[in-house]
Amino acid sequence: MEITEPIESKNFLQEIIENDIAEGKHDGRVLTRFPPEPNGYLHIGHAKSICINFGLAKQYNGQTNLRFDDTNPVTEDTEYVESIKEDIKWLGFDWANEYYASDYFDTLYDYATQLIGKGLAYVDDLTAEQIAELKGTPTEPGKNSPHRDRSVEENLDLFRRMKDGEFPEGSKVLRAKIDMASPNMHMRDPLLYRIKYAHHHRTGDKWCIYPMYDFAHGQSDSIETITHSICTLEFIPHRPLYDWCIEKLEIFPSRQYEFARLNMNYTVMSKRKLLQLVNENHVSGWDDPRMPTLSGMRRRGYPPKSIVEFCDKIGVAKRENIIDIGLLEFCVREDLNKTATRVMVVMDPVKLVITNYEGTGEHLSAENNPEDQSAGHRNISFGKVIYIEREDFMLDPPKGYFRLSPGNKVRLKYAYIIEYENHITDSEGRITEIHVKYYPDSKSGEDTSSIKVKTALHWVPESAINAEIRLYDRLFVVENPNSDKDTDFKEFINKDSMVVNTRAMLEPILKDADFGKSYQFFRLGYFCLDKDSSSEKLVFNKTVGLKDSWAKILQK
RNA sequence: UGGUCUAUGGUGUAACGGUAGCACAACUGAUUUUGGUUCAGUUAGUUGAGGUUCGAAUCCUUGUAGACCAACCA
Repeated sequence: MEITEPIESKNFLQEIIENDIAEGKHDGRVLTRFPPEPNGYLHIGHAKSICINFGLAKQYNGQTNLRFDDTNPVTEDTEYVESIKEDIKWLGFDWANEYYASDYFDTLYDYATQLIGKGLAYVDDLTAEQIAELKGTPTEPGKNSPHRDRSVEENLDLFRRMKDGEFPEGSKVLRAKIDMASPNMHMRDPLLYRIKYAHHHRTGDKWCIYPMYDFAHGQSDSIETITHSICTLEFIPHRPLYDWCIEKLEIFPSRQYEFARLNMNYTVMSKRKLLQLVNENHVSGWDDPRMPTLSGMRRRGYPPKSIVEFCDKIGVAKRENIIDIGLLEFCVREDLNKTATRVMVVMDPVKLVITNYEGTGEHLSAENNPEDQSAGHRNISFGKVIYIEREDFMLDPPKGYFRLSPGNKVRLKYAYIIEYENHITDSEGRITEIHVKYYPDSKSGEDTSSIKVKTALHWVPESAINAEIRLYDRLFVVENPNSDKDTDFKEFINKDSMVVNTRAMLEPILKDADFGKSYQFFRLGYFCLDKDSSSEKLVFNKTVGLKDSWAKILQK
């Protein structure tokens, strides 16, 4: 018999790197970087970038720097620096060096003067509006600024005085002298430096001029001798400028490569929009469990491994994509199924009385995880009165209903087989008690009754405890909240994205639930303890539900 | 409409001139003390039109569609 090895397919970045290594480029060295701007929290899209940058380096015996792209002091803050570092570590990655673009401000200033010296940059006095006007449009060439041909000496002097704070904010900029007629808008004398009298989170008030992205990012890559600078597709038009700066400055030739960013349905991914959700209180914060942020997913109970697995499954390519959020949920379930401790919780309890049960103090042994025998067993107290899920009993069930109904016996998980006898209703006809008889010889593990049942129901004993359970659904009701240009994305927010259940009854052992641990509420889904819990009140988050094929049958 | 990038099942992603494969989703069935898990199987795809070639998802020509580019943002 022939055994065929599964073929490991490579993505285009792996091919590029393998070619570079084969050609002996940079002596086969691989150094990548993850360059977040500290102006927001990391989301699942950043996780893709993190996995690519750190993953590639790991795969090819290289390293990855963490570099904060902090060139705009107005929007940046150390709060974000801390959260970003925490999230990367949580995903399981370690950076070789922690750098900041602001570490290079002196070098960058020097680079700028070099460019001026070569006649390749000039100080422009035009206003932002005038510059925009002369820039032309994608279909029309731009026009030269009247200040374009200042002498090297004058430019050097003006630029130094910009640095020294002699000019008001917005009055002057430094621009590269390239080509105002270029079909690439980014090559039409791009801005290199602007004046900002703003306090920087690292350099304080040392500087009043700050480099633009295009004059900081590539140069930072070069200073660190990054070999593969991997970014998203929208930076493709910046690449000629990236290369231009390296060429004119004659510095280390880092190379930029672009991949398609992650998009996911039923959510938004732009930092600006996420910030709006937070600031306008549509969610409780950056770590709201409904947010696509890593801190939100952590709080929701998504294991970091499942996020890394997800990033691996979605692949890397240059084509626009919208990933089904169901794939992420699949990865979460796949991990949690193997690791989560099983417990019983009844979300919508109804009293069940076992009329022929006369035992007292009986304890039943329950398996903690059928997927992992080493997880062991625990005891649950059983009695004449217990609670089951209201939807697990029907007087007049539809075809295909396996659960308790007149004439349809079921097993109580870890306990006995029961059979319906009677029920009690209140004045509105709502069932308040279900009376059943049980088969003493059907005890779980020692069943000699030879009764066949179709399913086992979860239940809780009378000693069950109370908690608040937060059930989450997708944050938006449409697949792409950005699709309609005339409608604000917030119009599509799912009003029922969080539903709070306070009447649930939980197996008593959950009063000792641990933070950071996942539980499978039997037949319901995966849950975890929320940070809002206190000694008086437990709060659980629903991470994700179990696949529910009965719900699917009912839909038909 | 100037430039750039991209088009493979419902969604992603492979196949580098030689059998269109994998994952998720969907659907069957088996197993099951979770209508979960697991297992077996099914459905379903190369953007249109030409061309080169014994042979094209792949190369060429030409359409079409989508994305990105005119912040003193990154």
